[in-house]
Amino acid sequence: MKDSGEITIYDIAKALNISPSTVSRALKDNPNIRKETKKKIFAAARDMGYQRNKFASDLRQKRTSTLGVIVPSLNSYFMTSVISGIEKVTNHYGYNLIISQSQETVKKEIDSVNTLFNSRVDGLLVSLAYDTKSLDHFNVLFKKNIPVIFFDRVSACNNCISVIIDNYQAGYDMTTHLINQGCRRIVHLGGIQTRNVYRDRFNGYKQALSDNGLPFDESLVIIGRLNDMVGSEILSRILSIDPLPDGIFASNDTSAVSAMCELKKAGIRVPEDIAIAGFNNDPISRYVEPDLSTVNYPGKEMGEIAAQTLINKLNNLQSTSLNTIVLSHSLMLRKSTQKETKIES
Amino acid sequence: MKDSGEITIYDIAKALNISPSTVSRALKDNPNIRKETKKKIFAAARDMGYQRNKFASDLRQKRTSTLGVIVPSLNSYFMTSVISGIEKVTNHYGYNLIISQSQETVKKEIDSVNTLFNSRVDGLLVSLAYDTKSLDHFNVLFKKNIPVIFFDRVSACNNCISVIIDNYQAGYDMTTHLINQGCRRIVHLGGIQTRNVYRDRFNGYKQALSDNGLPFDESLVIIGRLNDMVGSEILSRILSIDPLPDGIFASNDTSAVSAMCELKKAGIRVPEDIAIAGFNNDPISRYVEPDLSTVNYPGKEMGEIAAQTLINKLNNLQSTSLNTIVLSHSLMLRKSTQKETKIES
DNA sequence: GTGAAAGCGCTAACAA
DNA sequence: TTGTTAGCGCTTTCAC
Repeated sequence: MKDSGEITIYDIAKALNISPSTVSRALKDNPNIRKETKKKIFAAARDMGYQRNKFASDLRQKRTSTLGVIVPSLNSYFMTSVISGIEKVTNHYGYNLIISQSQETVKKEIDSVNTLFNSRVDGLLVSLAYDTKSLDHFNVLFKKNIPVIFFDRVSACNNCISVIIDNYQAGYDMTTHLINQGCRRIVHLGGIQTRNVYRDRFNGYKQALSDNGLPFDESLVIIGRLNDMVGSEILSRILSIDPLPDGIFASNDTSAVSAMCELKKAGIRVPEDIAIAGFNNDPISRYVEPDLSTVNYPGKEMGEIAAQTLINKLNNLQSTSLNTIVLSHSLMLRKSTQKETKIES
Repeated sequence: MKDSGEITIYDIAKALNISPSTVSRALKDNPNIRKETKKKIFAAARDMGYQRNKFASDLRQKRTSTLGVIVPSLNSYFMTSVISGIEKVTNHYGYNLIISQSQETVKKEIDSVNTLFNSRVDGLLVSLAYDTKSLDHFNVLFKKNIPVIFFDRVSACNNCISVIIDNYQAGYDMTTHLINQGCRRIVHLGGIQTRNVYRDRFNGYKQALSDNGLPFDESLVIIGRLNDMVGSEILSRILSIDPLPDGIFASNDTSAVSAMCELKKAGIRVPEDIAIAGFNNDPISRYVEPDLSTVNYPGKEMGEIAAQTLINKLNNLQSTSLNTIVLSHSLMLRKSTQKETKIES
């Protein structure tokens, strides 16, 4: 449905009285075309308003220079940082990006995989939906050797690479910090236990308790869809705990903030009565009062590394034995956990 | 670089002893193919694992079924809502989406336009970068009759459609609310005046002052890149105003929240000393204390309508005289502006 | 209702 | 260093 007045390499060839293949080669900067010839061709291409036809080229080369990205939701600072990182690298290598959201459901994730597969992406970058358990829907890609890189929300997989942080250690570190601040009854606000990030953070929490001689108390554990949890729901769960807890380690910042809001409304002091720690270092953590202690991890770098790894794999530059890349995290300690007068260094 | 073991319509044709054209027609549900034939073909396609080759088809039809989206940044609740709306509609019509971020600079916006143009998108949905003034970089699309729809951040343009809210009215409404709450010296925290959204909100502010017999005072106006403005910067600007203002109308929530944080740290009470209103109804507005009055507007619907309009245009279903679609907004009145005992209805 | 054949624009053997 | 040629897989006109 477009103007058919497109300029092709044939037009250029005709105008310069050379062959289309020479034009094609020159435009790809093929080394064995004479410099003068190239110059002429580039000039003509510019003057005639030539635009490469990606589809003809894709068709011929059986590749699309397009990568797919599936994320649970774009709506978090972390995810948009990751996307920026991915974009930065893929732009640099001339790949296009098709981004799609699974809206945290495996159902939409399956749709996205199929859509992207049908779009013939060369490779895929994926952070799994909340309730994804099996990776069967990726088989269609595996069968055709289309590489898949998982990041952040990953799942055990032989023939794919994962980019993550050490969620276990991060959970351990933050829980230890709460304990050091004097917390003895720490609530854990966690996500579904089939999802690596939530399971690992929870395990880190348990280990920290144990290493510090504190009992693990099932009644202090609240598991649910963290982003949908209404604060009031969390509040009533917490208030029903007797005696009241003195700390909360939440697996993300939105639930931590939501809990903080409600607790304050209920007249509970943060951190004096209950200290609160989150996870992600979302900007919101800096704006609530008291500002929220949280775990920082490098979204943009994660995106860059995931994308670079995928591109390496497409070019067969990636060692086949690579399975997991772990990035480092750090604690952002702020007022919401500062029970002692002076803050830890 | 992929398995060449792809099944084509030729394979199906051979298997069923019919012609490729019949297969092609059947798969597109062409009405003048006999039902039995179709059934056979569909069955074979399924059994043989046929997958349509989008590129061959695109090449042939000179269209791509891909739409481009350019946004300043994905990192806001509003933008991700818009994207969700766009995705919903485009998925439904079988279009792919390439999303790109201009990172709020016209330089990257130009890059994005060119990249998407070279990817031969069928059409484009755009929200302009902070400092975009001219639309010249879109000419390459206009020339080829590739339709462009602008949303939210728009610019006057004859041959394209804009989807917006009435920012002038919204600015007017919110300022009037502040005045009704007793504010007399209202600071305006605004963005660049060449960008419609900021200019219109500012003009609404001025008109509301004037309609309520309040003087317009240039020294109460702070203009800058709202998302980058550090709170401390805003604070020192505000503290330097003498006498101190008693209200702030900010053109977005992040700057409002940032200002609120700093003011509180400086010992200024919100809303008693200074009332604060934002714009966007970002989730953060509900979590700060006091919660922030703001202007709500429908991101998801804006995305849906923009996408639908674009698709209609691609199918020549859109009246050519349509130029602007205006959606409605509403005030979310919360504690940050509640100076009186009882809140307005 | 179905088939034959041409060609979308590009690339890559192979040849020269 | 450049040209010739044969497709990539699909759609569509025209013919039957």
